Amino acid sequence: MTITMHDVAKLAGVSIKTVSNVVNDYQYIKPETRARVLEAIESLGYTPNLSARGLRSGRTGVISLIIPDLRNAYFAELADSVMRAAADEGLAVLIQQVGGKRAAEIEALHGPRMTNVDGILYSVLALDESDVDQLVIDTPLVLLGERIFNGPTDHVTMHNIEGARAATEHLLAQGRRRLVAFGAHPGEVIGSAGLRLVGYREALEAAGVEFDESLVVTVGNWHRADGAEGMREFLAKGIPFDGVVAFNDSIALGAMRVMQDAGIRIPADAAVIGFDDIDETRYTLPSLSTINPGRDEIARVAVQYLKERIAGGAHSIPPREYLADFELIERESSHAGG
Amino acid sequence: MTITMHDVAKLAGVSIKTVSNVVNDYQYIKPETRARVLEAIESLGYTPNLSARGLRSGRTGVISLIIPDLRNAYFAELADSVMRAAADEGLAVLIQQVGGKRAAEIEALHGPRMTNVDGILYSVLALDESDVDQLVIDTPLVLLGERIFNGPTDHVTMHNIEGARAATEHLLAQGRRRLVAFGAHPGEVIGSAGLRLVGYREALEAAGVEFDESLVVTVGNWHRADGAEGMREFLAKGIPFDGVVAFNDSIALGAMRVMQDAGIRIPADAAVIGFDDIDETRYTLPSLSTINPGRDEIARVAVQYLKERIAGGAHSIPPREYLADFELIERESSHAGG
DNA sequence: ATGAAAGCGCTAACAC
DNA sequence: GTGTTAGCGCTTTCAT
Repeated sequence: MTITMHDVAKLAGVSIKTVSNVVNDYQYIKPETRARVLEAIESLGYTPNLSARGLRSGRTGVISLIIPDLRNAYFAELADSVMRAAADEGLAVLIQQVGGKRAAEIEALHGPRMTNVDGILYSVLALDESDVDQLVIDTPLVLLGERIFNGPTDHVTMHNIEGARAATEHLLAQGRRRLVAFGAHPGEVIGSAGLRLVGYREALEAAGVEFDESLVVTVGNWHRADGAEGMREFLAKGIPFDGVVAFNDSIALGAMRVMQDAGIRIPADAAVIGFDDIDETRYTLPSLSTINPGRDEIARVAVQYLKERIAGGAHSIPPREYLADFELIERESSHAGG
Repeated sequence: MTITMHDVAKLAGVSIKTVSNVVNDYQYIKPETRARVLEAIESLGYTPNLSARGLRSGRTGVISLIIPDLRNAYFAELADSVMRAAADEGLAVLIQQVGGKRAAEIEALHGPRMTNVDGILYSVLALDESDVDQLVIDTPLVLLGERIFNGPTDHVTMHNIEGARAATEHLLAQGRRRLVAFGAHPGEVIGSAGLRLVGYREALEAAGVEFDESLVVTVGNWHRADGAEGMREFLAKGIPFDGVVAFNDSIALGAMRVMQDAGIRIPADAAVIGFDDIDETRYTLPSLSTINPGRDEIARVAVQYLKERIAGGAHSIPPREYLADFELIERESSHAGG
């Protein structure tokens, strides 16, 4: 029924080992032997059985990408970047959605699926530093995002504080003084929300602008709908403001829509800047200024780190931290004098 | 090093087969035996090796989803729907991006990765009916989308013609008569673009409105940027129009942005309706009317079909066609009298 | 530069 | 109800 190395070996008149050598690009094979084997492979339409290879070698050529949710544009674009980087390294990607639920996030790390992948790229939302121990597993793991620093694994993310600071300074430079910090998570210290709030405060302080607690708006989830709702509630309070530093693009877009409905002109009455540089920010009305977090770089480095761990053993070298460069992208929503 | 069934069997004082029975929920096991085995599994932290299971049983519990590109919101949301449906059936999903390139689309079906998945959900763009033969493979395959009808496999998609017709009729009912068909692919007969153009023409005909070739705008790719460019070129021609039937939401949004820049009020000067009901259409300015293609239903049925094929053999029963219900969603961009 | 043999961890077939 | 045995297709080790 299925064609195995045996069949190829028989047809080519060599041993199964030689076929294996050819398939795995082993160096020292007589060119004519190799040619004969390749011909046999071709004519039989042989493809190696990856389960068998996985069982024998312990490598499947598959890595897992664990994320909250593909409907979130940030993660969809991250997944795209990761899959491209992985494809360049000959790795396939198995995506697991865990929906931002802590139990699911942790469970995904310990299920049987782990025996089927060579390594894990882990970008989740609900974890915190008390869960560090959960990250110590036999499968190589690279952590993405802001939940844990100095953990037991490699960690690749962006310069959050500096990015938020740059975004805030960008609005301050236009003379704006009442800037909403939009998307805060109360009590959070080292998640994206926590770090970005730090950057926001640093920028205010450096500019001599007093921090005003009433301008910090909590937005629990970071989908568009949550941004819309958060802004609706904030506007209802009637607190004056002239700019919004949103902690991601999706909530910025949701908020912009609500602001516009309320007759607020962007950027004339209030400038807006987001975070993530998702595709659609170029085409909204107005287009959205944002911080490009260096997603491609993050994906490339993370896959690279993971590959090294897979080759060398999960705990062969001490954990590394990598912070990708960010870039401020100025568009219409924060156009000076707009 | 790794813990196997043997270890569990030894600890529980049973044979390896009994462990296997417990792991696979075999019915006839003495409750106390099962309990003893489960305890041993727990205390050793045993997880089954999926590569071994895959090799032995021929099933991996993984299905492949082959799509053009996750950056396209439609496919990201489709992937999300598919992963949820698959998770409900205990299946993991390996996503392969093929970028809308025909060679890559075909190759993905014949590579070694196929030996590692139980089945394939296949939603691609460049294939056409001349490629039908490529779909005849041993791995169960369910086709999504509009490229091939009555092919050799199960096929799940939406009512394209009827959906486009409903969208067009919606604008005609407001008295609009100069409707742009936006996103056409010249020469295409049975792709999404071809079918939606048929629906558009049917609606015109039924309303007694003459078809005007100059209102059919070609947009090759269906990303936001392509919609923006297509509309820019169309506006340059100065052809009058009072409505746009866009063949997907992304190009509708790109086009809307360009129209607004040109001073066209939506919907007052021109109404716009899209296709796909991607999340962001609720939050744009104006919000975008659209056709909901029934993505969740498509995903659910497709996974169901695939499961049946996996259980029963790829070619056990004749190929099936399933067309999901669509729904017209009226939002601001086509608000009557707007 | 190539071959022979062992066995990765599991499930299927059959025995008891 | 549970145990025994064989072997899925491959890579690894060792030999030549």
